[in-house]
Amino acid sequence: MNQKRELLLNTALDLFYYKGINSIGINEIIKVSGVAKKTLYSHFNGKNDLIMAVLNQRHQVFIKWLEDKLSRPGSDHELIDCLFESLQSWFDGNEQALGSFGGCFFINTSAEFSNQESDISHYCRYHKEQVRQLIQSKLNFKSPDLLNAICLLKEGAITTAYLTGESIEAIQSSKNVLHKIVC
Amino acid sequence: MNQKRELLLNTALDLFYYKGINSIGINEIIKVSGVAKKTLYSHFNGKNDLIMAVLNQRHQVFIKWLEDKLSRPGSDHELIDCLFESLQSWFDGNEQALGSFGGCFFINTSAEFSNQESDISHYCRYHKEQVRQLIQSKLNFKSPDLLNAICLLKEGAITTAYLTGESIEAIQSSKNVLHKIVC
DNA sequence: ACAAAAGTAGAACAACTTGTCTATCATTGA
DNA sequence: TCAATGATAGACAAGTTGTTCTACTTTTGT
Repeated sequence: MNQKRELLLNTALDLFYYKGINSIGINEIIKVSGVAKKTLYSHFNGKNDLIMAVLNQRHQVFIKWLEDKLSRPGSDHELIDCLFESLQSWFDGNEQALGSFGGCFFINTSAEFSNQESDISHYCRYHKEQVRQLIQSKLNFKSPDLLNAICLLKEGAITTAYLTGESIEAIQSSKNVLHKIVC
Repeated sequence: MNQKRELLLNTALDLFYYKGINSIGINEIIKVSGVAKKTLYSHFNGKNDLIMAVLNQRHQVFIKWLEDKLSRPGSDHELIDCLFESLQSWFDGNEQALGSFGGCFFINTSAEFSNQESDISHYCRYHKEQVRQLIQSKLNFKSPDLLNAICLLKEGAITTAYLTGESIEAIQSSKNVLHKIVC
């Protein structure tokens, strides 16, 4: 019973993430997953409901991945290196948990749904807040500038890597710059 | 003759930028602009052609705006302040040339068209390159780290401002951090 | 003044969208 | 064993999409 639900969730995430939510119809999801349309509508109230569930699924996976990555480092210097090297590894498609890189799912989704008051936009904002809080909790040097810089450079690196494909230089510069801020 | 073309272009840009390209159909564009459907298809080969023309239009406007903003400052410190204060002003909707803020049109568009080999994605990449080159040409201190940091923080600030709505803190931190890099 | 060009409104079309519904088959728990 | 549950394929309604086309009117250059 829940196997079908998970299958639908994973298939939808794959299709939505790599091809865009508006470009993927219900029919494609059921065709790729091999699940009947009626089964989909018995698990989800509609496409919007499915999108929300997919966002939640991705959020759980991403946060778990990030928590795991940031659990080891001790000093802030190590944390910064660890964070940006993990991002680099993600961009290069070497992070199994996240799948091959297709940008930030939440940024992409937010760009597709321009209505800032929709449930979807709200969830994208929530995700970014959670990521920020996670990074903050791992920092020893509690400086707003440092936290802001880390989050902005991270965001910039993700969108730049997605848009241009290149990222090594950006990651290295981010690390260099941030090391200068840590007292 | 060209009046209709420009009217279509400006109407399409407005609708595409604030509501997303995939969410806006040809019928909406002709309804809002008041131009006949056949006239649209006499000026543009199809929706894709219109999108490319709109991207080009926005690119011209944005580059001209940025060139104007960055023409005054002398030192790199002034350049950094000027750039990020201009961004802040854009986010706040105080830059007439750019209209009210709806994120970066090229990032948003790139997120909607996931096929990285399409004409549309290529143009988005081209725009970002041009912006980077413009900033580079204005910098006295030719440091790759400085240029990368400026571009990444700028990108991060735009997407963060679009997603969360807040930006003042991010802009201030960006300036603080960058001033530490300039020798 | 008049022919050519450029505009108009909107019908038609094929291909798609989400969502509902019918009818049949398989699994399973008591 | 047998009723209940869950899944299946696919037709269907109602709507939207991009695009083409016809028939008519306005603008424009000479």
